[in-house]
Amino acid sequence: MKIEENRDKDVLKIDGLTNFNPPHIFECGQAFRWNWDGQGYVGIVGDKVVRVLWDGTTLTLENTTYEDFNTIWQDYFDLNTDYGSIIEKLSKDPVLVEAIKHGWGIRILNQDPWETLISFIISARNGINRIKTTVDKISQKFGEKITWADKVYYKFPSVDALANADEDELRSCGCGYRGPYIKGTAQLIRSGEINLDTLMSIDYKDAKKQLLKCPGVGPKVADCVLLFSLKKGQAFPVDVWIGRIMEELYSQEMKDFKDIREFAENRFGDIAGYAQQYLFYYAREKQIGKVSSRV
DNA sequence: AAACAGGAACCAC
DNA sequence: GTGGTTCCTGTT
Repeated sequence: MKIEENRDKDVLKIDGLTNFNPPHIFECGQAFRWNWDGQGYVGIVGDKVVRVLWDGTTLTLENTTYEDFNTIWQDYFDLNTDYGSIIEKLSKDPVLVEAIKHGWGIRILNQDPWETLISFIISARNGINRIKTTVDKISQKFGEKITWADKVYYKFPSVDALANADEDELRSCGCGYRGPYIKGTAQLIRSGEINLDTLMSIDYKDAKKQLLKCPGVGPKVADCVLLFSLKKGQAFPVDVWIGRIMEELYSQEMKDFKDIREFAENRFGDIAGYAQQYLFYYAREKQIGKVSSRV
C-alpha cells in the first residue's frame, strides 16, 4: 500500500489496496451516512466529512490528512484485516463462492458503537432508504453542524442530546414507535449502566448480553452492533433477507432465526459475520424470495 | 388507496 | 422458552 498526501488540498491518494470496492462497501447495508454524489461517496464519520473517489486502482480521500489516515481511516476501512485469507477460508464452502464473487471488495467498516447502536435500533422493521432518511433527520435536529465545501452537514447526535430529546421532535424524524427506544437506550448509556467503551474488549456473548438490555435491541440489532462496530467477527445478524438466502442456499431444516444463527456459528465460526455480508448483499441484489423477481 | 415491508416488545401459556 | 399480536411510516 502506497500513500501520497497533498497537504495543500487535504487530499490523500492510496494505491495498492486489494479486496476493496467502495460501491459494495457503502451499499451493503452496514452504514447509513454515505451518499453517492455522482462521482464519489460523501460520508459523515465522527466529526469529519470525507469524500471517497475510486477509479479501480487509486483510492482518493478528500478533506483529510495523513494523520487522520493513521488514527481513523486505516481502522475504519478495516485495512488491517486480511480479506484474502478470509475469502480463502470462506471459499472452501462451495455454496458461498458465488456470493463472494458477487460482493467482491466488501469490507466491514469499523464504525462508532454509539452511532451504530442507535442506527440499528432505527433499522428494526425498516428499509435502508428510510433508515438513512431518519438518521439524517435525527442528525439535523440533534447533532452539531459541520461545513465543508460550502455545504452543511450534521454530526451524529451525542448521547446527551438523544437522552434529553423531546419525544415529539424525535417522532417528527420519522422513527415511529422506535422513538422511545432511542431515548431509552440513550438514557441507559448516559447513566453508565451500559458502557459501550468496554464491549470491544470483552467476550462476544457477554457483550451481546449487555446490548440486549437496551430497549429496541434484540438479537439481530445486537449482532449488527457487534459486527459493525465492536469487531466481533463471529456475529451473524439474521434478518428476513438472510433467512431467505439461507433457506435457498442451504435448505437446512432451520425453523427460526435462532436456528440459522446457530447453524452459521457452527459452519463459519469466527468469520461468520463476513459470510453474512456476502450473503446479505447477494440476497438483496438478487431480490431472493421476492415474488416480483420470479419470472 | 389498501396492502405491503421490516425486528422487537409484550403478553399468554 | 415458545407462539401470536401489535407497534409506525414510506413505498407500491
